[in-house]
Amino acid sequence: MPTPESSKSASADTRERILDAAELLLIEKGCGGTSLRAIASSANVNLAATNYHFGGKEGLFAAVIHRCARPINEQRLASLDMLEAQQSNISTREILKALLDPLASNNLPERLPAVMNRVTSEPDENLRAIVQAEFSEVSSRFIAALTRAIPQVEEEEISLRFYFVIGSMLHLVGLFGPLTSAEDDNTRSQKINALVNFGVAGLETESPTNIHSQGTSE
Amino acid sequence: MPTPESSKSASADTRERILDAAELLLIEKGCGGTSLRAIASSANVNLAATNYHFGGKEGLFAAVIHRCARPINEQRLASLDMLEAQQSNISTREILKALLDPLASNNLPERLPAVMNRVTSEPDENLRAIVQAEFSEVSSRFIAALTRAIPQVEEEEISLRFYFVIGSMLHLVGLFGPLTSAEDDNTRSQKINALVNFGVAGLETESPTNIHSQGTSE
DNA sequence: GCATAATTCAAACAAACGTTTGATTGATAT
DNA sequence: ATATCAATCAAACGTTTGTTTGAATTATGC
Repeated sequence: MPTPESSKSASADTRERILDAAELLLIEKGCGGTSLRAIASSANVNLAATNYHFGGKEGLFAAVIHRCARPINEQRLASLDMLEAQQSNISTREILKALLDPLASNNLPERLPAVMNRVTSEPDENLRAIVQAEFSEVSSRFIAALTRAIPQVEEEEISLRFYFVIGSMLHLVGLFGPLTSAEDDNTRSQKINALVNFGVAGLETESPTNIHSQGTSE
Repeated sequence: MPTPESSKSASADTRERILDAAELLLIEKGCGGTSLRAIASSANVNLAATNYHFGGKEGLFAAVIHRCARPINEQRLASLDMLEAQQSNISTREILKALLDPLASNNLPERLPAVMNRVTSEPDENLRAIVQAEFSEVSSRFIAALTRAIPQVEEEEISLRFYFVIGSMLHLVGLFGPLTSAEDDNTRSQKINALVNFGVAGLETESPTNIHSQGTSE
């Protein structure tokens, strides 16, 4: 039975089935803990198909990362573009919402944030490089916008604090879990909103130039 | 040559050599990416010694985690104990310094924070449970102290924001890298201090009850 | 229909993995 | 010195890994 449900080519179907299975297993078991056999079995394709379509394990995971990261990063950049086009003074909150709100929207694949969390903490250098390349534009654009929005804090400090926000975000989406019901979406939005509040306050605070309260050591 | 340098038993020596090698490789290659053969080879011990002394791979990594986490968590709890003993009103900053300053002190093994970062993002459930058990007391104690220090924010929100601080901390120590020179210590302290400032502001901010600024969608 | 290319398949490959075994060495105490 | 236990060793165990192969199957162009 050659699955005549759609006129799409069968190869494209198996490609996506492999990507779906790899994405799911990547979240649950991590990168090194997922075997090509488990992926092929879960996707109901032959083992050799994974190598045929993606050239190898590394190429497969790179494709998963790319398919996951691209739409959410495009949405982030589009939101930032819109903000910068329609007003000159953008608030820190608006920037952070452009960065973080896409994580709560349900019109994107649900497992996107979980993949990010898994893959940003991978020890494999090649995968780390792929991730870094995938997020470099978002980082530089948002750091630049935050630097303009918070002129009282120097850029180097902004970069570091942006790094803190990313860390909080990754830790939070790791808390989300792989599955999501309809009402879980509300909880997600609330937590993303809490992260926005947290990040705005942390980003905008003035660095205490003279540290006069040292209470830990008497 | 039975290494007569010390009167310590030879078995304790190999035990620590195995732990050292496992710790280092765990940081570089991750948990799943480190083989017992690589550990034994790096520690100059026989392959079977790893199973003899620790019962298996999981027991070995649990021992690594325990040896890493215990001293830093004891220092954190001791600092918090001291704060709570000598004053009734403790500032958010003092609490965060008790939590984070141990990461910058150089009288502790250097690779401690990196191990934490690696292992908290492991997909293996057993290891995650070990880590969680190792940090549960620190979490509850510090969340309780922060709840007392910031009465204007409800406890559930404090817990979430504490989670954000932990995420920033883990992401930051992942940035530290495995090696540390003498002057890197200054950079570490500065970044830890920046995280303290960031966390204090984020933890103490009032949640905007009525959200009136929604700028992302037109 | 037929030739040609793309895709899927079962089977096998060598390599690396965690773990176990049984003999051998070292120290300890009587 | 001899018996006893702890520790180290080389070697092998059976699995699982990513990748490759060559034949079988399917789709595509004429």
